[in-house]
Amino acid sequence: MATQRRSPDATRRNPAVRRAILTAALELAAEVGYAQLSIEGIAARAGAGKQTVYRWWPSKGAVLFDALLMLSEGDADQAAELPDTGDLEADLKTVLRATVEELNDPRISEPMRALAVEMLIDPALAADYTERLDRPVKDLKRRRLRAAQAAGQLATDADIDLAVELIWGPLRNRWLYREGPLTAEFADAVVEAALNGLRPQPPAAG
Amino acid sequence: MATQRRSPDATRRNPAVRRAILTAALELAAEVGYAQLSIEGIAARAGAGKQTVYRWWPSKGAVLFDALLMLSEGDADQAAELPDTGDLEADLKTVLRATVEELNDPRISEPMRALAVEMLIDPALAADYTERLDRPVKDLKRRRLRAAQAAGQLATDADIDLAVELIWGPLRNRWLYREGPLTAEFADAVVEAALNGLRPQPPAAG
Amino acid sequence: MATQRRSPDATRRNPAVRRAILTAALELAAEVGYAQLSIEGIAARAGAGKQTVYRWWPSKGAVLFDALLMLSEGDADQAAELPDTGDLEADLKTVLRATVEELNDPRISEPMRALAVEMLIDPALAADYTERLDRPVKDLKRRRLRAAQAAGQLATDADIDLAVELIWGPLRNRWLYREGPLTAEFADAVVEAALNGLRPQPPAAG
Amino acid sequence: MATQRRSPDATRRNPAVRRAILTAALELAAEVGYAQLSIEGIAARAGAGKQTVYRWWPSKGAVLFDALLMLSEGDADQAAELPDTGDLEADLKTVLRATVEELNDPRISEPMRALAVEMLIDPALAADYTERLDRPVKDLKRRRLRAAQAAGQLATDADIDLAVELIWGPLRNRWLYREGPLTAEFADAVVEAALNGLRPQPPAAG
DNA sequence: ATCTAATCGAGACGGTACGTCTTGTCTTAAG
DNA sequence: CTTAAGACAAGACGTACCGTCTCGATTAGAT
Repeated sequence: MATQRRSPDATRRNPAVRRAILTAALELAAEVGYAQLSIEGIAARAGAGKQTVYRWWPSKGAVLFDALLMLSEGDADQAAELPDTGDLEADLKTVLRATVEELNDPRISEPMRALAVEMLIDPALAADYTERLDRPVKDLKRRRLRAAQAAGQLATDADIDLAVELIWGPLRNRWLYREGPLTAEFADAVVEAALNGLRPQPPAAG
Repeated sequence: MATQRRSPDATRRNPAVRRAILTAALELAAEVGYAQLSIEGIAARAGAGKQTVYRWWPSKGAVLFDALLMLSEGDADQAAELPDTGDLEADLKTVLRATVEELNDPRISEPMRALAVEMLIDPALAADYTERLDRPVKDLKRRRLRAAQAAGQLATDADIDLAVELIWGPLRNRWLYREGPLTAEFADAVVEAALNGLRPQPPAAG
Repeated sequence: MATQRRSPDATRRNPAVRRAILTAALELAAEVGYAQLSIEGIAARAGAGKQTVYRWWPSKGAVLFDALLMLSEGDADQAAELPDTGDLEADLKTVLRATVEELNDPRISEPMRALAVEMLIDPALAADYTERLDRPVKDLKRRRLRAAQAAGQLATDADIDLAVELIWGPLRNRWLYREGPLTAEFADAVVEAALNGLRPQPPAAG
Repeated sequence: MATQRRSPDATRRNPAVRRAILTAALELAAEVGYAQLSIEGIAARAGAGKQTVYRWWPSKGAVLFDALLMLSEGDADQAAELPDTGDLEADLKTVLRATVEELNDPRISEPMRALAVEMLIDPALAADYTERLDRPVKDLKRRRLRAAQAAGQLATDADIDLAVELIWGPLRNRWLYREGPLTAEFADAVVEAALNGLRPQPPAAG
């Protein structure tokens, strides 16, 4: 009979243990890949008991998720907004080039791919991720695109969500599916193609 | 690791057993999801010995892959080419709407998502998939777009691979990440946006 | 990679589980015989995980060995010495008749035969058995025979180990090889023959 | 009883294959021990198909049994009778010393121990063995002892079977249980003790 | 200054699935 | 037919982790 699991008291939580577990998770994810990653192994490497992991996280995906959050919280310089110099194309290229940098860092990239995989499997984790990481970032993107719309740099009838997908999707896919190298040139080409479309361009009107 | 086993003699292979295993894999993938799918379970449902599965496939992902191939080989009417009526936009909408249909069928969709996940984890499987399923289809897409280019319906300097990504990527992502319903309207909107780009359209010149 | 298997902490061991496993082993050994006995089956019948068996015993023979030890430890009345009434022949007959009783009880006899077989195969097990079960008993036998020697009931130049073999060996063999029924009469006959030898007896002097 | 399979036609049997299988069985038994011996391995080493082994023998014990028979049939000089010089004690020592020689040869000893083990497990095999190997030899022993009885060298009321056990048992046990080295001295001591008994000997009457 | 309630490391436990091994039957192809 | 070769169903092997539970030993807040 399931004894009423008293929800753990977060105030008593030992932050050193938390850090040790998250660090171990990141390292192991990078070393052995997500499939071979195990809670047993994380606890062992962190010098923690298994129950300590299970007390605070429901799955190995959740551990990894928090680990990535810990990483990104290190960035105190997280922009509250995407840059807006008035030149949409230039701003987007700046942002995508920065993303390219990040995804080329295996310490971030490998655990992140692992997490992406887990989200495809675990809907609860996906919802959590969407809520806490994806949505805030997506809101930034939407805000920047709406500003561009207001400034006449984007079609007034453009579907903003679809626009986000056209601009950021190709980069994510090339990364996730390892379909090719992530370069600044690719980032630029995507921005240009998404903004201009694929049809022949009419001669610039003056 | 895997010592080079004497490669099994495929001519002796029992096709009925092969079919039973692939069918069992498809059914179980649809029923319990990829995570709970096990070679143990596949063998049991197929009435096969575990060794028979391990003899012919290196992983559960590989089984599922062959199972999907078996499904698609049932389609004798597989187009050797994408439709080309001369109207690129209409043709693309036709193709994407058909894809939408397919992805809304859980018997195809669920095992396919499972396979997509496994490919992210297993590079060998990903390479096999790319070689045998993805590349042929992608070649069809490229060929159709090059024809459009020749017909002046696509910019002469367009990167064909990037174009494929812009057109087909959003649909794949919405499906894989369950980011929203897959509808014919969405398919149409993607085609239009990809072809026209996101910038305000200049007044049609005549 | 093989992490050094830390020897399990015996203090944490659950005695109820231990008993369940040993009991299951005894029952199965009696039911299906040693060859068909499997660790898988023992764990299943005991309602225990396989790992729990493997954690504490290296082989099915070792399980059975402990099971028999458990049985014999139930005998709180285990004699610290063989009986010594001063009449060697009578005492030996008493002891061998008791052994006959025991070997005719299939609950003891069947697992014991199974263990005997395994010892022939597994030298480590044989050494363990000799150390923990056979030697103590053999020492009792030796002690009783030496007392008889001192009392002039045994030849002073008799090889005690050989004497043990002559007295107890025939019973063990008839049991192990199923060469005939184990009866009190047989026990008596063995004792007499071993003590008197096979040659014609000279007329009793006085 | 094994369902009566259509008994294979022994006249068509290929004797070279038979020899190859029996030789392989002997070699493997000596090399890896009985536990690790497998029909799979025997067939492989003999360059034979598994079915060929299964067609002619019901178990690996049966193969080994025939293999040992093949060995002993090589001895064309098999005595039809045990030596009878009129001196029982001397004759028995001769016979037991010869047995000691044989048991010290690992090419004979190892497969024989393996067979002994299997007989403990497999009653059908034990019956077959008793019928074809043990009984003929035991009859020789009995015959020699009865002759001694008639010659007044053995007590007239001695149980012949028990006598056989007292004389030959200790050697077999020391061998089977590896309880000590097999030497001519041990053989002699056994014969003397069995014949004379363990009690103090009365002074020889003239 | 104790008491109490939680965390924490440790690891036993019942399980599931793994990937390998052998068994004994069956099929194929060559002789 | 016999034979070598080997696919096949079945199931035991021993291993890795799973997620739950229990055990002392620290802690740290509340008395």
